[in-house]
Order: sequence, then C-alpha cells, then structure tokens
Amino acid sequence: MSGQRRRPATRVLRSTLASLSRLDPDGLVPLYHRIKEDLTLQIRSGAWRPGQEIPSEVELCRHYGVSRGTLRQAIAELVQQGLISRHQGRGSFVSQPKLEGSVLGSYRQYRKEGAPFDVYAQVLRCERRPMPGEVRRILGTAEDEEVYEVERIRFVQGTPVSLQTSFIAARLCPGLETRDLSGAHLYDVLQREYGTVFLRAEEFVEPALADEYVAEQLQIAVSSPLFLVERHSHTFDDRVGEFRRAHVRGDLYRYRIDLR
Amino acid sequence: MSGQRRRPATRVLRSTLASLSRLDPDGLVPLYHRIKEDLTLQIRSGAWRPGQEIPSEVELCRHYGVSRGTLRQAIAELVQQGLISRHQGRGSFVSQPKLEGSVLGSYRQYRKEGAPFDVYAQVLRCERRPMPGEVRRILGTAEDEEVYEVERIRFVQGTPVSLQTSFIAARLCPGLETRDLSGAHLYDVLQREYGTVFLRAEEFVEPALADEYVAEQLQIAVSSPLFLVERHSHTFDDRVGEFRRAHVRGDLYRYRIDLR
DNA sequence: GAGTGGTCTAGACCACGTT
DNA sequence: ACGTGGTCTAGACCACTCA
Repeated sequence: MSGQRRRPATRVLRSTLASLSRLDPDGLVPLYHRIKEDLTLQIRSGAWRPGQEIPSEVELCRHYGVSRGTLRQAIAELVQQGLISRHQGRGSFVSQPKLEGSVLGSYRQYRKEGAPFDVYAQVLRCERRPMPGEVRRILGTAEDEEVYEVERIRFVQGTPVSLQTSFIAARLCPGLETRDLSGAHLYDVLQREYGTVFLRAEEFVEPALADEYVAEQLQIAVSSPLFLVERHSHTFDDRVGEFRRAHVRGDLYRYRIDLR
Repeated sequence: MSGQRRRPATRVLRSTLASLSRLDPDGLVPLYHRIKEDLTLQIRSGAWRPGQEIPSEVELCRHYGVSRGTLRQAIAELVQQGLISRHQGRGSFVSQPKLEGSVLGSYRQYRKEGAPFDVYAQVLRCERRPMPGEVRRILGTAEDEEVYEVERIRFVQGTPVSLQTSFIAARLCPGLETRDLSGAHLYDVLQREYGTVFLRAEEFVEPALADEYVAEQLQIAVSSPLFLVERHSHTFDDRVGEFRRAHVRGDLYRYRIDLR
C-alpha cells in the first residue's frame, strides 16, 4: 500500500505534537514562533528522525488551527536553520545533518568536479575506557561513565590528510570496537548501528605544528603547519556526545569564509 | 524640517527603481524575486548607501504594484542576507557592512564582556606603486593601474596580534598616504574619506609558521604557529577593490565554526 | 487526478517609535 | 496621532511529483 509510507508521520503528529493553547495560552509570543518551537522539539526529541517526512502544511494548519501563511512562516525559519527541507510536489522532511561534509570549506587540490572521492580511514585504536577528566568536562556526563576512544587516519585518494581522535560516550555506541570504522564518516556508523544522530557541532580551529608522531602518521615533515580542529558534536537532547580533536594537513586544505 | 530626513530615499526610489514590467515582462521569475534583485541593485550600485533609510513597505508596494506579503518576502530575504535591517516603528535601512568585525570567530583571551577594546594600528608602510602581477590577477584591473600598498601591525590592548599587508586599487583612495591609518579599521578610513564601501569579502585561511620578519614584528618566536588569512574585498560593483594578506597570531586567536 | 509546496492577494489588527 | 514594521487570516491559482 502506498499510504503506509506517508501515514506514519501523521500518527506521530497526533500523538506528540502539543496543542497551541497548551504551549503558551496566549502570552506575547507570536503564533508562528510557538509553532516553530514545537516542531523543533519534535526533531530534537527524536520523535521525528532525519529523513522522515513530516505532516503536510494543510495537516499542520488543521492541527494548530492557524492559517497557511502563519504555518509557512514557522516552517520557513526551520528551513533556514537547516532543520527541515521542502520539495515542491513531494513534501517536507527532517534534514539529514551532514557534519562531516562541511569540515573544511574547500580543498586546495583533490578537487575534481563530479568525481567521487576515494575516501577511507585507517583505524589505529578503538578502545573502551574510563573518561579522562578533560573529556568529562566537555561531555558533561556522570563521573563513572565510560567512553570509546577512536583514533583514525583519514585518507583521500591514498593520501593521509588528517589524524583524528574521537571520544564518544559509551552509552551511545556499546560494542563499537566490533564495528567496521574504516568508512569515510564515523557518523554514518553511529547512525546506522545505533540510531545515534548528531544534529549540530561547534568547531574550534587554530594553527599548530606537526610533532614527531603526527608528522609520521600524516607522512609530512616535523613542524609542518597544521590545522588543529576541536569539535563538540551534539545529539538530539543537545548534550555533547562526541569530543573530537583532529590534526589536518595545512598544505592540502584551507578554510573559505564568506563575510558580509 | 523632519521631512527632509525621510524624503531623499523616496526621491531616489522614484528616479532609479525599475518598474517590474521592465525587469522581466512576466517570464517565469517570481515577483518577489525580481523585486529582490532590483532592491539589491540599488544597494550594489551605490544609489542607496549604508545607513540610509529605504522607502517604507507601503511605498514600495505602491511602486511595484504588489501586495504587502509579496514585498515583505523580498525584503525578508535581503534581511536574511544582511543587506537590510528593519526596525519596528522606525523603518528599514541599508545595513552597515562590518567586515572587520567578523575576521575571527572568537578571541581566546582579551575577551572582556562589555569593556571596549583598546585597538589601534601601527603603520609600517603606505606607498603608491604599480600593481604586482599577482595582485593584478586578483583585482582584475587595467595593466597600468596603480595600487596602494599598506602594511600595518594591529595591536589589541598593547599586544601585537596581526601583521597585515593590503593592496587597494589607487582609484578608490587617491592620496591615501596623507591620511591617518592608525585607527582600528582601514575600511572606516576608506568610507569616511572616499565614500568607498566594501559590501562583502571572501577569506581564505591556512596555517603557517612565523618567519624571522613576522616573528619580530609580532614579538613571538620564529616558527610559532600562525593563521595566514587572505582576503578579497568587493566594492559596490562586485569588483575586488582590496587584496589583503594577514598573519594572525595563533596563540591569541581561534576560529569558531558552527555546523549543522 | 490528487496531493504537495510555491506564489500572490487584500484585507485586518497590533506593537513600536516619533512627533 | 501617525507612520513604521510585525503578525495573521482566508482565500486563490500555479508548478511539481507521484500513483
């Protein structure tokens, strides 16, 4: 049946969406804003998963009891924020966050339009261990909680481009050491194997020099210029689920930033 | 008279705004999009200057012969792009671009909430000269055109934080060598003295090491990690009017990037 | 053909800032 | 009091996708 692919979203809607009167029984907050908050909650809470279709505009209008213009204003801002994508004639969907894709603004070389990259990772380490104090401050979890520490070298077309160490809360990925982590993106494994999805991340970038270990792994000279990139990735509930530190070759990558 | 402050915008409107029928005599381009393009043109062409008030929504509706909803959709996207800012009860204004402000995402130190920074620049060089070939490729101007080359050290609270060399097309700032360039932002001088405004810029960032010269100027050790930041700043007509190369101390700054 | 999102209209009332 | 932008409605027609 064709209905089966569309109805689920509707059922989710009925059961978990708040009614507007309950959201803020006519305070000063604009309608469209309250709706936006409620829709955001559906996504952040995990009730609506990435890729899933959300109810149509008309359905949502009926549910909230607002006009289409108001509803579209709410949706528009979510689209703007990248949480939702719309397709004329098809429907609206929760966006698939692609954190990996936007790590670095542009490649200096290795840029072949249209040609799919040959990208993979060599796993140096993957072990479950108690959480280092430094990491605990960032992940902000219980004292006795454990993490997986994963160290990988990323290769693009045979060339090592970055050396990354990730700390991932063990509750998000029990048994990670038994999984194949040589794919391009750790996030793919976490989503496929555990349903763990990261919605957003903060990245902090600074320049650094290659020490002996990093230089050897990345096959560059000691003291070569590198990007040191630290990343905090947030799960549904906005907690930090992964802390990552990466050394990225400065001779191969550069950031592009557009200012207005 | 109070009218004098508001009318000019209207007069500009009448004289330079295109009529919709002339923009694209009903092709497939949505109305709001054509309006957006036309408004953008007013700003890019310099007819509407930064800070200036633009005609009210009702006036623009009358001019274009569209409903308020449609017009607001056009304006909304310009606000989103940062070209226009709106203020309830006051009006809508062409944004003041502040390229300097967003150079680096965040400070590692020197961050004192609310306290105004003590920021100034020491001018090492400011001379008019023929354009180097490398720069001509970027500025894309006539072969015999000249540039000003300005080299400055930026200080924040007495500490040197970056060493910058700017190449600015001489047509944009004749007599620049006689001006005081010790203020925080070159862009302020160019706007105040010549009415030259940069609307947007691209920045390319890579990690680098301090050579002897840079190390001495920035009072750091040779081979300290630096950001090397190249910037192309675009004027009204979207031509590149300034090419800048800056070395920024990596121990004081880092970029913050938000990913979704 | 039925359902989706995309565009557009013509009204209304409100919140805010200026005069 | 007046003019600005902010919110909201109830309709209409269109472009696109999919069955």
